[in-house]
Amino acid sequence: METVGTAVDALPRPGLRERKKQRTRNALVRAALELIATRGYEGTTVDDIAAAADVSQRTFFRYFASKEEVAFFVSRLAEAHVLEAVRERPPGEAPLEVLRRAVLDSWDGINEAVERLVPLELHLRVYRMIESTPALLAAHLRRAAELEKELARLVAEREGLDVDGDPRPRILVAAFGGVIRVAERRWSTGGDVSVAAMRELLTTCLDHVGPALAENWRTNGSPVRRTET
Amino acid sequence: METVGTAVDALPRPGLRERKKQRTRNALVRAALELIATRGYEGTTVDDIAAAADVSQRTFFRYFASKEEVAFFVSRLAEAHVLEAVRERPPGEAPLEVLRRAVLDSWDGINEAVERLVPLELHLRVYRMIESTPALLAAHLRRAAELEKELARLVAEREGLDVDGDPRPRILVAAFGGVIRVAERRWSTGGDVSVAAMRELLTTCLDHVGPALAENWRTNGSPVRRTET
DNA sequence: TGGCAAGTGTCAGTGGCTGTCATTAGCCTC
DNA sequence: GAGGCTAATGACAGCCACTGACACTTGCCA
Repeated sequence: METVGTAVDALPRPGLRERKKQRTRNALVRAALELIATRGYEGTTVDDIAAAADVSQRTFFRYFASKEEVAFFVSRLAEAHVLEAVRERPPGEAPLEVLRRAVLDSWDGINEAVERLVPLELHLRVYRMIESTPALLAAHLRRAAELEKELARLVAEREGLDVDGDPRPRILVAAFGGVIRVAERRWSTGGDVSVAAMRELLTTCLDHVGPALAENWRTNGSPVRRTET
Repeated sequence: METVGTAVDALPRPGLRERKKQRTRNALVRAALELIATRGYEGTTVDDIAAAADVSQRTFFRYFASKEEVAFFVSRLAEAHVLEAVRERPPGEAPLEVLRRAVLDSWDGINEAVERLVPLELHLRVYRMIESTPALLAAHLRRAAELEKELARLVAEREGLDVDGDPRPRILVAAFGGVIRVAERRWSTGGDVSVAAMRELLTTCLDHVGPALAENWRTNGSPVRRTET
């Protein structure tokens, strides 16, 4: 078998078998997200999902290692985009700027890719479930931790540091990750769920990473609009 | 002093029933940690733990909501100590200093409390399992996230900020949490597992939180160790 | 001492997940 | 285009985490 999960080069025609698999996978994802969004994670059994996609439960587990995994299908897509964007940043750029630009620049592409799979509004509903379901939240954080680990590795590599010897890359990435999570949370709980709103949130929050570590906040002017370090 | 689990006034003496419960809970914890440390988390069934503690499986679940929970019994102890230490920091102290001092000052007390329950060496072995078992790692991160949420709340309160309106407390705490996790990881993988070594690690890592967010690391003299890959 | 409630064991059942095996269905060769 | 190969699937049995229900034991206290 040449390409396993994600499409790489579509030059050799997929073939019927491959297309069928893709269709089954998509059906499972869509069925799962729809069910989870409406009935909740715990309220949705794997049998439900399999039945909705018209396959056996056993087949579901041949496509996804766990019920969790299918819930994070969209998130995984986004992560892949961000990682790639980071890898393509020009050398010499400051670490925080690299992360910031990578996220902001890949944002539109991410949403496009997601929309091609499921309605963005559905993803939002699922995301709210993730945040409010302990088991999913835990998995989400573990995924985030893995992503941060890789980001720290990349940052350290760019800066010529040893990621295991110097704590600064990890700390920087941890702070960055905290910002992302704050933004995500606001997006999912806020009223405006548009893509533009999320971009706006991201930008605003990212602008605070630097100043947040400065001390004596109280002597600052406005809490949100602080300029320069 | 003698109440280990739930810290309330122990003035009215425990009573036989209560003491029996305490003994059962401790037996379960000890059996669980011992088994998990030796056979791994997935390699240990709840029936094993219950049998080792000489109770039924059903009784295990009356003491712990899940198999996970018993694995984090010690961690929960530590978290409670840190939170209390933070609450007792004098007002006016800078946020980062509050967190730093809270951790370092409560460190000895934590280890004393842990040692009263299980050998510290056993806890270390369990901690290594937590870090290397995906399911446990996820739970660990979720717990850490909850702790950070509370810490951010406390920091915001101290500084007179709105934790939902101002991202800085969360970002600061996220960076701090990142440091703690780096230190934990080094402690559990390093050679020196002593309490003093962990304190040393914590101190060193915490000293880097501030500088880590400064840019152009390359022009800095390196705070830890300059390595070339 | 007898009644009460807390603590426990047993049993049955649900749901996530896996191994096994027989069957179906693309694919490829001749 | 028939037949063999193998990937994909379904059906079934089984393990384990976890839960509800009910009966039984036991500390507690009037």
